Amino acid sequence: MAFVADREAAVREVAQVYELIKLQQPPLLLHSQQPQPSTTQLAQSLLSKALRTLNVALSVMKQQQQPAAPVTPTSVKAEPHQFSPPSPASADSQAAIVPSTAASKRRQKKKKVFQPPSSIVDCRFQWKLLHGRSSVAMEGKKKTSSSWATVTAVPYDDGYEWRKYGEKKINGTFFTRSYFRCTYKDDAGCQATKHVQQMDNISDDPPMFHVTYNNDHTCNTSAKANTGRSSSNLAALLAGCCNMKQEPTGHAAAVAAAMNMKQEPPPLLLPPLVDLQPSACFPHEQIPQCQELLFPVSMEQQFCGAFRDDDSEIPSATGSCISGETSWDGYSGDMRRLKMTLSMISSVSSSWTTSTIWI
DNA sequence: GGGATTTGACCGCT
DNA sequence: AGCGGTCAAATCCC
Repeated sequence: MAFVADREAAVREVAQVYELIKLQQPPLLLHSQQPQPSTTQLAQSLLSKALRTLNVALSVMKQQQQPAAPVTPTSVKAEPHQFSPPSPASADSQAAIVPSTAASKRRQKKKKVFQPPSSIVDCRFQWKLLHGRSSVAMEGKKKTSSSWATVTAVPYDDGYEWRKYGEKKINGTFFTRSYFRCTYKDDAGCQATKHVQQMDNISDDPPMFHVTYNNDHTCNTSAKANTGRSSSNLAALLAGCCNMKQEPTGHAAAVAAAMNMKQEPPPLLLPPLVDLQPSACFPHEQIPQCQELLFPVSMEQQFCGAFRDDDSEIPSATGSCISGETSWDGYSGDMRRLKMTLSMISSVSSSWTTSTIWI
């Protein structure tokens, strides 16, 4: 119960800071406009990033507070540009899907289960955005199924059981792509598949993985694994994720760790804040069209980016990133509050490095 | 020995 | 023809 109270207080606090920045952004930028244009740019950039990150934090907090609103797969297919994650509840309505490939007839295999790494932690950040391409355009062969992609640095169990059925070197990529299908494809005719591709930016730490899901699960096997996880709250996230660090055991282990990613992200909340339009959320930017522009970057990176034109200095914490109060005279009180709030947020930022793209 | 993964071959699409 | 996705025999692992 205390958890809930603390969480709600945290949400209120972050929301207040968000509104605070929104309100004070214009006068602040006006103040710092004349003498030093670079300072103005810095302030602009910082405020923009602060708004976005607070928005993210609110979304995560709210997501932990409320169960996922059921969204039917129909909306995915009818309105591909609308954010609408599949859900186990919706899977029942699609149980009549019939395996269509001739090749599937040849297969007579027994049930096998992919064993996820023991370090799996269900902490995630889901990011939604519009995507200009349909699954048909992306996949070619998938003409009637929903498709969505996730970028993550955090391995966790997505509640489903997968069996790897292939691996391929894809043109223009450094790492191989691994292919997985639902373990219960044979038993339940579940057509869900996914493939995991480590992103080429080898300087990423931790490595990032692009996971593309195809087809909704119709096997109804996720409930057991998801029970308890979906109700996890921010406190649990704080307790469970802060120390989680991916084991650098090589590509194979990394891919294996990334394979069981959450497949049923609840919709992001806070409609006025996460409205996917060039609004206060992205006041100086277009809506990102590729995942690299969003996460994965830690909040520390987001806030520090504006200070790192030459990579000469990497602030060690979010707090230090916003320590330039000298040019923000008159806002020190509010900025102190913002700083405190962001410090709180940054404490869990390392685990909020997953984004989701619905296509 | 049974189950999971690997890997080369195959298939369909562009 | 090239590419991505899938199959299934071979191999690995517990």
